[in-house]
Amino acid sequence: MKFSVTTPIYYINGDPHIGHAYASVAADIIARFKRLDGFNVHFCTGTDEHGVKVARSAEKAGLEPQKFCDLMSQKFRDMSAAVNLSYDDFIRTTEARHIKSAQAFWKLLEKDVYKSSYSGWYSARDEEYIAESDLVDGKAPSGAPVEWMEEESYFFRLSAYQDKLLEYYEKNPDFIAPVSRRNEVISFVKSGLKDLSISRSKFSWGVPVPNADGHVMYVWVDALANYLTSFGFPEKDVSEDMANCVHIVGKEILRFHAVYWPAFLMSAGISPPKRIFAHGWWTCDGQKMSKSVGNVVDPFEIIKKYGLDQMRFFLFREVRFGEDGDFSEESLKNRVLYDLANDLGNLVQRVLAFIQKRDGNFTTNYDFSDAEKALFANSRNLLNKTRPLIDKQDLNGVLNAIWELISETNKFVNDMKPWELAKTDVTRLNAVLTALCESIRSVAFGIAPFMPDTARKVFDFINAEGKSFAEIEENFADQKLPTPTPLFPKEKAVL
RNA sequence: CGCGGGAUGGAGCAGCCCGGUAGCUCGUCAGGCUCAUAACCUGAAGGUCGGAGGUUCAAAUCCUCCUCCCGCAACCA
Repeated sequence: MKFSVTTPIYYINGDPHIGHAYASVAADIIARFKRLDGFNVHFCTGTDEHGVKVARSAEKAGLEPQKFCDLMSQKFRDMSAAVNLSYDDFIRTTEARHIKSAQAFWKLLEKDVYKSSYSGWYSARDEEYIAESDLVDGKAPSGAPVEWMEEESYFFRLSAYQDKLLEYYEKNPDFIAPVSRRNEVISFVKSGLKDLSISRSKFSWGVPVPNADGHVMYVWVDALANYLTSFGFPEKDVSEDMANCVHIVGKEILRFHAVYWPAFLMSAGISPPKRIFAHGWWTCDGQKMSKSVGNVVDPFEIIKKYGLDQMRFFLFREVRFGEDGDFSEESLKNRVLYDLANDLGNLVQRVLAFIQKRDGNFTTNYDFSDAEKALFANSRNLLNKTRPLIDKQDLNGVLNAIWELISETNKFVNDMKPWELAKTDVTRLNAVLTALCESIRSVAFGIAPFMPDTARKVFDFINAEGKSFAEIEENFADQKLPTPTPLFPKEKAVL
C-alpha cells in the first residue's frame, strides 16, 4: 500500500526555528509509523527558494540569488538531519527537475488561465502590493508610501472552482483538519472566490512562465507544484501518489493548500491530496516568537541541551496536534524528568535490571493468570488503539495511549511484587516477567516513530528486531538478555 | 450587527452535541512499597464550571442578554 506525507517546503528567507522542526518531525513520525506498519512510504521535504523576498535578501547579503539559496537551503537540510528526519526526498524549487515540473504543471492549467492586468496599491520600498485593508492612513504598514499600480498578469480562473471546491469539501469531510480550520476554509470559500493572479513581471527570480517572456510564476504555483515534482511529475502519472498523500502544513498557509491547490489540481486533472492537516503555532514563555523580541527557539540548541528524542517527544506530548502551544524550557524539563525518566525510563530499568540481577536469563511463561492476561491484552492492543489515531494525525493522542499503558505497567509491577515472587513462586514470576516484557516491547514500538533512538535502545535490551509492527504478534522465546542502562539518566535530564 | 472558537479547583485541559453524584495531567499535603534513575503505587485537600436572567423536578451541559480573550476576513512564500 502506498502512503505519502509531506512537510511544507520552507521559505528560505530566515533561519530554521522550532516551528520548522515541529512540522518536519510531525511528518517524520507519521512516515515512520506507516513504514513500521508495512506501507510503501514516500516522505518529502525541502525548500522554497523563489520570490521577490528571497531576491531581496540575497541582494542584502551581497550574493547572487542562487548562491544565497544554496547557503540557506543547506541550513534546512542540516536541520532535517539534526532532527533525524527519515525523508525520502529533499526538494529545492531551484532544481532543474522542479522547474521542468512546474512548467509542465502550468501547461495543464492553461484552459483556466487568461491574460489581464493586476492593479493595486504598490509600495515601492517594500516591493510588494499592499491589500486595501492593510493600509494604515493610506500608507503601507511599514510606513512607506503607496501608489496605484497596474501590471500585466496571467490569472487563474479560481472563481470557476468555488462550487466545485465546496462540493469536494462536503463529499470529503476529512479533507481538511482540524475541524475548526476546515470550517474557516469553507467559510472563506463561501464568501466568494476571485480569480487569482498567478504571474509576476516586476522581478525575475522565479520559474519562467512557458511562452511568456518577462513573466515568472507566482511563487505559490511554483511552490505547490513541488509535491508533484517529488513524485516524479511530469514523467510519471502521480495521481495515485497524490490521492494517498497527507500534507502537513502550518495554519498560516492552509488556504494555499486547501483552496488554491485542489483547484489547481482539479484543473490539471490530477487527484487532490488525501488530507491537509494544519498544525498550530508555538509561543515561547507565553509570548509570540519574534526576532525583535529575541525569543525565537533554535532547535539546534534545544537538541544540544536536552537531547533529540527529548525534544521530539516534548513537541507532541505537550500539546494536542493542531492547537497552539507554549514552549518553555521549564515544561520541557518537566516532561523529560517525569514522563521520560520517571515513567518510561524507570519502568524499563526496574523490570530489565531485575531480570539481569537474577542472571539475565529470561524464561517465558505464557500460562497467565487474570492479572497478566489483562496487561498482555492491553499491550497487544496498543497498536489497534494508535493506528486510527495516526490516521487522524492525533499524535498527542497516540502518546497518551502509550503512557496509559506505561502507567498501567508500573502499577502492575507494584501489585505483583516480583521481588516477593522471586522467593515464593518462580513459575508465577516468569509469567509476570513475560507479561512485563510484552508490555515493554509494545511501548517500544509505540514510541519508535517519536523517539527512534530511544526505541532502538529498548529493542536491543530485549533482543527485538524492531523493524515491523508484525513482530508484536510473536511470542518471546527463552533467552539471555543484555544488561540495560538507564534510558534517560537524571543528571542529564535535570541539568 | 462580517464568520467562527474560547472563558471549568494554583497552572494547562476534558466534559457541553444526546441535561441527572465535575474528570485528567502537573503542583500541594499525607500514607504505602523497596525491584528501580530519591524512581513507583495509593489516598486527601482545593472548583457555587466568566456575569445576569430564563426553561426544567434537575443545567458546566438547552435558550436570551452582557463582559473579556483569540482565530479567519485573499495574492502574505
